[in-house]
Amino acid sequence: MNDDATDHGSNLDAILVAAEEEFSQRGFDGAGMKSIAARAGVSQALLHYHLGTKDNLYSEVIRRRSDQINAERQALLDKIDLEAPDALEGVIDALVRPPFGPAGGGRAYARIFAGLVVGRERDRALVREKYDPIALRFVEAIEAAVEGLGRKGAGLGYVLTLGALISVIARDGRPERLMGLSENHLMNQDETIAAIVAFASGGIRSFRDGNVHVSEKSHPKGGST
Amino acid sequence: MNDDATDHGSNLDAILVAAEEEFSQRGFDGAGMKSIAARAGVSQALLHYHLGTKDNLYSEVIRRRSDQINAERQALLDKIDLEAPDALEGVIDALVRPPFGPAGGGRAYARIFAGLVVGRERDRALVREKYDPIALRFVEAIEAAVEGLGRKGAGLGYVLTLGALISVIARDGRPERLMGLSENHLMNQDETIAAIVAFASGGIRSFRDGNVHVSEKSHPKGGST
DNA sequence: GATTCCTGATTGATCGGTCAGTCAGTCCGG
DNA sequence: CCGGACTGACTGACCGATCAATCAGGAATC
Repeated sequence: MNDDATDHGSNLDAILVAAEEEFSQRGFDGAGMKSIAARAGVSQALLHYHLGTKDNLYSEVIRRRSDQINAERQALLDKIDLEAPDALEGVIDALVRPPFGPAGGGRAYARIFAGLVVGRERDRALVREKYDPIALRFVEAIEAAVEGLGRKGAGLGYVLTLGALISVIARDGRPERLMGLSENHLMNQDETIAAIVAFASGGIRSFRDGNVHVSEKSHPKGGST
Repeated sequence: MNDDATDHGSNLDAILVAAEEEFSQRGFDGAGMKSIAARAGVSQALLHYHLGTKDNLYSEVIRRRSDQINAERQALLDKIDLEAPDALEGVIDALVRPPFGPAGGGRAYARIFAGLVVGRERDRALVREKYDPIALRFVEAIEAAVEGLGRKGAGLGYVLTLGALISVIARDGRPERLMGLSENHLMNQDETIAAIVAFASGGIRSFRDGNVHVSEKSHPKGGST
């Protein structure tokens, strides 16, 4: 019946919201079905009725958000003129902005998202399934936006950019702590996004100057640089 | 089977090695004291005898590696002439190289290390305790190495650089997958380090050009696109 | 009355942690 | 050289708690 991302009157949505919070705060193994049920105000058995297993509940939580985030990413990416001189900045912005916005689901999913990137096998499979397809499109866009970059530089740039993104999306406090700012003087969202865009763009452009060598030619055993 | 650099007859070291592997593969909550004991070839009770609680075992595993990594980082940092034009590259290299080397303990600890950066409360406390002090020294070094960067740009640069680092340290396969490389053609260590250094240095230098605004004085311009 | 939604009660497994006690040395007075 | 006291390393058996998952059945809706 309902393959859509969001609700109808049932408790299903409340369960997914509660599960998102629980997984965010305690991780997959730390989360408890009982605890999620309590958060949602339903019985534990209802979780199994709707979602089956804990694994499937986790997948469903991630699917909802990744669908929204990737749709917004794709929409932003489609608007970019890859011939423009600041095309790279636009591509990076399209990549990093959606997770901060309403599609990203706020702080709760942000931490799950960050965990996915450095996660164990279960998370890896989910990333491959939910995020890799659009990741490849961004890699191609980065390659097209920067002359003389090449596929390897673009792929590497994508991965490093995503790492930079999660380092600020997952952690409250540490960036500000290291920057010497007071507790109640947090970076706002636009400033954060702008900083990541500048950092990643600058980093990727530096690859043009022959800084990235991924032993390309033939020999299976790479020589040291 | 597992001979580590530090070994003195007792089973304590075998326990720490086994725990490192277990935590790396399953995370803190996913790891089991029984499973760790089995890996180490000792009884579960011995873990509690030597280490007390699971929390303490975890801390001990991290302390061993962080001590080595940070000592090596500090040593490399001390050699750098901050007045040199490529001082920034040297600082970044000193920051990212040790986790890849023998002090980093190989793949096993690498994943734990990555998890720390995006981790939950327990991990946060460990990072504050074991990594923040030297992190501050690197922030200062970055600030000193790049003229006109400022403390905020340096702090932000540090955090984003660390994010970039963990994105490649934690994940096998995805970088190569997105770069269009075959499975058995992985990036080697020196190439990886060189790429991160180039990326981070380029990114941080781009902050000089007024790309980083952390609302303190004046008001930032809108950072969109 | 069939279908969907939902729950209380309960399952067996596994969790981290505890405890009494074994075993191999070591130290010491004689 | 002797034994007994003492210690640190180590184990098997076991604890209560908690885990995800199951199931029979109640309540509501069509």
